[in-house]
Amino acid sequence: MQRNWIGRSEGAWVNFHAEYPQPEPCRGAACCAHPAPIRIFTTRPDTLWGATFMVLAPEHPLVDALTTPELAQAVADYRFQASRQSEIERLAVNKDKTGVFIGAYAINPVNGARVPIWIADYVMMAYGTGAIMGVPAHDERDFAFALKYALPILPVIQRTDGLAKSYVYPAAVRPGLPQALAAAGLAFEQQNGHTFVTLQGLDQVNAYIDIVRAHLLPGYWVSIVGAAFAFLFDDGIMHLDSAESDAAILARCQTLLRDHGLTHSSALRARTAMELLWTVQFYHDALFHADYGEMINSGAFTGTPGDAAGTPAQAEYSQPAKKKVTDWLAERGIGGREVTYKLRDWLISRQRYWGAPIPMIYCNKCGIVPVPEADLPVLLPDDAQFMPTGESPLIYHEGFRNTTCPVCGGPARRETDTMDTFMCSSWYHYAYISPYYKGSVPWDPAAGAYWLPVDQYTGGIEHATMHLLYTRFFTKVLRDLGLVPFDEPMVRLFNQGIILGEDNEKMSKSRGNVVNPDDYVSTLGADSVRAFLMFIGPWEEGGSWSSTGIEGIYRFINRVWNTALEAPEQAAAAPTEEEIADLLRITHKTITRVTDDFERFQFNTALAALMEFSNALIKAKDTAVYGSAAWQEAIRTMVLMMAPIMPHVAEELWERLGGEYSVHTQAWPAYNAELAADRVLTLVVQINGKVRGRVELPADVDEETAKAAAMENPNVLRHLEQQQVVKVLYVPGRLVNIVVRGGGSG
RNA sequence: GCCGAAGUGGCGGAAUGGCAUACGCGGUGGUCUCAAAAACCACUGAGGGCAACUUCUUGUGGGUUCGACUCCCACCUUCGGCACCA
Repeated sequence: MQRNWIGRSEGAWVNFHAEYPQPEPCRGAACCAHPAPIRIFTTRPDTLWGATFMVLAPEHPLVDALTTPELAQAVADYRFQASRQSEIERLAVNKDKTGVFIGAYAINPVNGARVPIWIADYVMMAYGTGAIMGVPAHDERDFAFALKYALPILPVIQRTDGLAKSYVYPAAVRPGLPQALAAAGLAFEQQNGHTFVTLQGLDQVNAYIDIVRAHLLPGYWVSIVGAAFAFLFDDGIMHLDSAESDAAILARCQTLLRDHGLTHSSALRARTAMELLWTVQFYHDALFHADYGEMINSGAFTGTPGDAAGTPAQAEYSQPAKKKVTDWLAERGIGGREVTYKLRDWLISRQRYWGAPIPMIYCNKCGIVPVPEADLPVLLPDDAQFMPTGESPLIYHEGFRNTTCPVCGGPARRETDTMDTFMCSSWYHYAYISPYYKGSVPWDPAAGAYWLPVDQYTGGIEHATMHLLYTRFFTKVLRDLGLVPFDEPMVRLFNQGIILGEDNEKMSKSRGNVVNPDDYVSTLGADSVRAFLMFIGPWEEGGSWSSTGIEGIYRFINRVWNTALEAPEQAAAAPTEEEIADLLRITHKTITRVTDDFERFQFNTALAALMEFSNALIKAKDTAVYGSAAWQEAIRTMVLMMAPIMPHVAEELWERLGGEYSVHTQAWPAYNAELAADRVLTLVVQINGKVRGRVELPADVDEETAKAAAMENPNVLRHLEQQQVVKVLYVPGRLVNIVVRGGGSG
């Protein structure tokens, strides 16, 4: 997610020189903005030959200088509209592309083509250079824009799927076309005499061209799109490979339409060859693609392969065409490699009240002056007036705004923009180490060495991109400054899930499924609520609330209470050694399980282990072990392990059992592997992976004995009849798997 | 569209490549009670069988393996986040 947020894009910058509308005598670089080239960023330099227009963001600084006087008003109107649109946060999701021509032209540096310059709000000033080249044949947005505003669309990259399509008008050909297509093995469909052909690869395209030319009637044409863009006429083929051919094709087709008296055809309204093709619904998915294919119609670069098969996707400039063109641009000084990031620095300068003030002062005499360290921190005023102006209330707070210049003592004003709250939350964990530390560095280095980096971060997934991304950046800066010796602020991250309502939906007032924990705290106790939240499911996944589920936890707590405090009715005899060993075994097995689960944040299974332990204790209570030293250890261990989950009940039980205050400061129970070890184990016996029996054996059984015992199991023997044993596998402590092959009777 | 997480009984869920369904909820039967609730005990994936036992089952389809909920490939569905990013 963070990778996506940072949005690293590898591409190229390219300079386009503009023809300015009013060529004034220019006195050189220091004179004016006019000679500045328009710099664009693209991830597809290999499509440069297909750039048929340019688009600048409406706020682009060169717009004013480039706009012709006749279009100045239209441009100003559009810019005003665009600026209002960003205010309503671009509500429309897939809105129509809009834009206006500003009257100026730029020169495509690779082929000298003169391309119009537009402004459009689909280009954003904040990303890249705020200017793009429009390559409509290979960029979805540019395609939509060009189609709408009749800009030429020229394919310069071959499709990688080889798809080509052709539509044939019924009257355009003489009879026999379907038969000829079928004979050549070409795929097509017919509807009411209209023929829809789908081709694969250039060989099929060429075969198809021959067939069509043999059947085409004078005065008609047939088009092919996709792997090839060609228009077949009775006297030849025209390829859509330049702005000139675009115009020529369009003119010829429309003349033919008029000759046939089709004055109402939508094709007559088409302003480009591509728009003419767009009138055929069947063509829509073949007119545009963004593949890394071989370069076509690209001068000397035509034929350069696009994708390099077998190259790891992470490799820089792994597409040969992209690399070759970029290097060529760099050699000629008109472009070069560039990496761009989506992530914007919007932590500083926000026009709102909440956030740390930026400690800067504007003085008419001294310029921008930092607030002296002794006067830090600059605090927000308590009495700011919030008014519906859309601006920060700090602007209108005279007491805050007006100050004196720390350099000259004259009247000055404070910066009224603030920093985003992420600015503070990105490093508070460093500040918290020693909040009142006074020294030349931000925190006590000794305390930092002890506490940092943070061992465990717990938070919601909603912080995965913003907060966690910024805090990582802060830490990398602190590292570069030599303040911390590590790279990442937190050693381990854990996102807790969301607890849903009883109906498996997110809790919300409108759904009426909000659970108020206080209701349950007052009846079942805070420990029940806390424990149930931990028991619902994996901590990172959250889960659904259940009003009956929490009663199960309440019952569990009661059972433990009764087990620990109430004596059984019958007086106990002396326990056997085996009974004691059994109790100690389950005690120590539970210690490992619960300890491991806590370390992995698997609270639900830790609780399940405690429940199993409790069930075992309830059974043991009716035996002679009750009251023995092992029993005391088991009960105390139970209470100690409950403490993090049910702190109040655990404290109360601990005291009643004679423990020293507090249970929460006791050492965690120690695990003894010897006591936890099984004396007897149950081996599963499988035949070809299917369980056919179980054998109980001493824990220290050797492989041969185990295999032999497995083979003697009655049910196993039954399944071995008529079978040939191929192999016997032994997994110590777990199972024996007998691999057999069907024999005899079969 | 892109990124991320997840699909297992009636429900929430458990399982270092080795007994699928632990634990809890719900359900059924029982004990206690005049009765009910609570508590306690037993059973509880589906099909077949009197039973021993057996077949099927972890979203779908393939693969690796003696053995796959778990690993690999393709797909489907759900949820969360981002989205005109050139």
